[in-house]
Amino acid sequence: VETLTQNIPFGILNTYLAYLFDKCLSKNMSKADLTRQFIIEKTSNLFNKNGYAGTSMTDITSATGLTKGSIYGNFKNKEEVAIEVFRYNSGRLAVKMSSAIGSEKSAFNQLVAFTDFYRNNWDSMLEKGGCPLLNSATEMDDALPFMKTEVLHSFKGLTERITRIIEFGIQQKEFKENISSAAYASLFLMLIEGGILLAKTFEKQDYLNQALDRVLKIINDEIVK
Amino acid sequence: VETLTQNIPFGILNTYLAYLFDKCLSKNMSKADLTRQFIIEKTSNLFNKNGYAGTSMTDITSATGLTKGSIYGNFKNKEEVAIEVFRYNSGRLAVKMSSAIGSEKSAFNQLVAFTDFYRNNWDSMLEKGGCPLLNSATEMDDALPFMKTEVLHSFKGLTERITRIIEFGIQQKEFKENISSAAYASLFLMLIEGGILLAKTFEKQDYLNQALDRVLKIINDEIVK
DNA sequence: CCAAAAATATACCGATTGGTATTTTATTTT
DNA sequence: AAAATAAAATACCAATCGGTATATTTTTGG
Repeated sequence: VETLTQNIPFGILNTYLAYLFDKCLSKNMSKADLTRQFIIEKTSNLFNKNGYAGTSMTDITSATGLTKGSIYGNFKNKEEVAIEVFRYNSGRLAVKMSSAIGSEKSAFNQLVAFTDFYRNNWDSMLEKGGCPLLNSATEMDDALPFMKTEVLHSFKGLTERITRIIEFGIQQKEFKENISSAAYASLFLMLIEGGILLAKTFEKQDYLNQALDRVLKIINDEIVK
Repeated sequence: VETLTQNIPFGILNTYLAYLFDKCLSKNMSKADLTRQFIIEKTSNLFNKNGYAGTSMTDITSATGLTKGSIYGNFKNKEEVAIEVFRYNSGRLAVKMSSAIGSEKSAFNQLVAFTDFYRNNWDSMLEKGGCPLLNSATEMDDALPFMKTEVLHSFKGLTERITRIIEFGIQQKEFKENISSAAYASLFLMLIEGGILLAKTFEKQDYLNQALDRVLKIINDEIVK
């Protein structure tokens, strides 16, 4: 309650106020960390939609309602904002996916939950600008070397996550023994990312659903005992 | 031969000279069209690698050796260059694919040639910045509406091309009758674009090859009679 | 409540952005 | 070869780029 007496930039009063209610009172973050997080979340869609080159510092100030001095007081430069935003976007994806998969006991149901995750969150993902891994990996060509490590790490995390589920299924005698879990994990990722690409391009979720159905078919035909 | 007496900007003499030899003497293009085409080809990799926002007019001038005045004498603005470059990149892809597929008689062999096309041209595609459809479709979010139509048209052309091959196979009694050729076409495209994404990200062609092998497996298991 | 410290806003920087008017150069036509 | 036309180079524009020094405000510690 005490926090609310502090001065808040007028233009963003409402959002910032709500933000403080949500986070500050519950966790013990410093105000610096809070503002930093505020900037990251408010610009997360910007970077995911328009890319690094397509997002300007002015875009960031108007999205946050803060001034340039404030942004540079919390971040070293634009690159650092972009990196933190990517970490936030991919991290949120991972967390949401974990909570979707986590409740399932069997490896099979975990894989089904994995596909359902994309199926159920497509609208949400679309309005955020699509899959951050796909978007960042595509822009991260020879340019943006500072981003390469992040994207790679994120991709590896996702494939390893699926790989472990399959390995768990093998271990539990749910799945066949002589299959390459890593190969299936990357295959699923390709299908889904390709499905996301077409779904976004043609503005039809059907394409993503088709990819997800194919993943399920492969699971049933080739992985399940 | 007469053409060679004309003055050529010094900095690009060699490339331009070779260019004139190749094209001007064979086809009957005006010099304006020739320079226009020269600009497009010299900047094609730029746009594909760095995207629209990541490519500046200065990048274009230094890639062509021409001045800004010359660029704007041949193009209305940066958007027009980007559109023409995308048309060139996707068009070249389509032409090369056609010549790879065209020589095959049976629908099955045409599909195999289709996958082989990606397999054999990966290095070339990679050094050009990857698949222009994937790259442009990803950057073309809410931003770049002028590009949307182009990318969509290009994607449709590719899927229709594969669809027709499958339909041809059905008609020739090579393939099963009750299959959705359009669905398989989009499925193949998803797999391949996803494979390209992972191959580029991890810098390993294996991922693309895996996707292509899966396409072939689907053809053999589900399409061929 | 007051001083020290931290965070934010203001005002500015040189460089670069996309784009244009004008001049120079080159090509074509007569 | 001269005149008319087309194209390319030069020089410039306002606006915006990412970034910073400084002043002001706000929070914190005593």
